[in-house]
Amino acid sequence: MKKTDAVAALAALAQDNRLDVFRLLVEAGPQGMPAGAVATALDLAPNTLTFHFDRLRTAGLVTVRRDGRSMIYAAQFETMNSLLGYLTDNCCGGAPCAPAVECKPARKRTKIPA
Amino acid sequence: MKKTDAVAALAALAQDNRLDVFRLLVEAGPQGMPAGAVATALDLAPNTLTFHFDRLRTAGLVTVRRDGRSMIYAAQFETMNSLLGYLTDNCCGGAPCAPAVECKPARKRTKIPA
DNA sequence: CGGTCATTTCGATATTCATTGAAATATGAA
DNA sequence: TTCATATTTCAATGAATATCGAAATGACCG
Repeated sequence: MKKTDAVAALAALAQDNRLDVFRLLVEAGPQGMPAGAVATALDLAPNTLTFHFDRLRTAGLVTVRRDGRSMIYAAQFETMNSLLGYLTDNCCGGAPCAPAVECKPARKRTKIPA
Repeated sequence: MKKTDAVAALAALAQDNRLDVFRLLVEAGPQGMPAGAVATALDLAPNTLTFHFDRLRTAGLVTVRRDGRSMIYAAQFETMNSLLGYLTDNCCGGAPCAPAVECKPARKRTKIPA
């Protein structure tokens, strides 16, 4: 992971509502959940939520796919794992530290269809 | 870790220079390094660096101790680990994911003396 | 004490960011 | 086509942020 990407991901997560959104999606797992459900769960205005989704998506932390009139957002676990790895990179000069986390959902689904 | 703390830590890391500073300190390990050395290594103005150190310190990501006229900054690994844990918390509903990283430096030194 | 080094504080500035309200787009149903 | 639902776009506003220059503090040395 490049520094630019790490900063983008961190900035995307460094905001109350967005952190809530992301953690909700992490909890929801790879099948994700519709924007409206997130809006309801977190009590956010739909346009505000779109703004935050955009930032998360630009940072590569979530993906979208359309299902009817709903937009289904899902966490992108690979990016999250890369970020965690980046932060602990070469910890303590490389000597005595346990390395990277991994959150690896069992069933995978990386679709971005119409 | 509380949400407030997580946001603070993420915000502290979500900036080019600060991310560099933090990773430099992570690499330096628990004994830390003087502010001046960081300034030299990253080519930052000393006042700018103070600003960034302050944000990292407020977020609990670094500690300071004085050594003569130098200020020695060191990464606070516990906070980093808590943050990593917070991000992966209850991943995928708790089911099939490998849990939290840990960066545990061998020799510990949590001093904040005069 | 006077001088110097290391770091911090202060004030100003330009930029970025989150939120809101109103209007637009897209899908699906009658 | 007309209506309703789901989400996005746009423009405006107030708040927070990073950086800079100049000056101040604190610590050590003669």
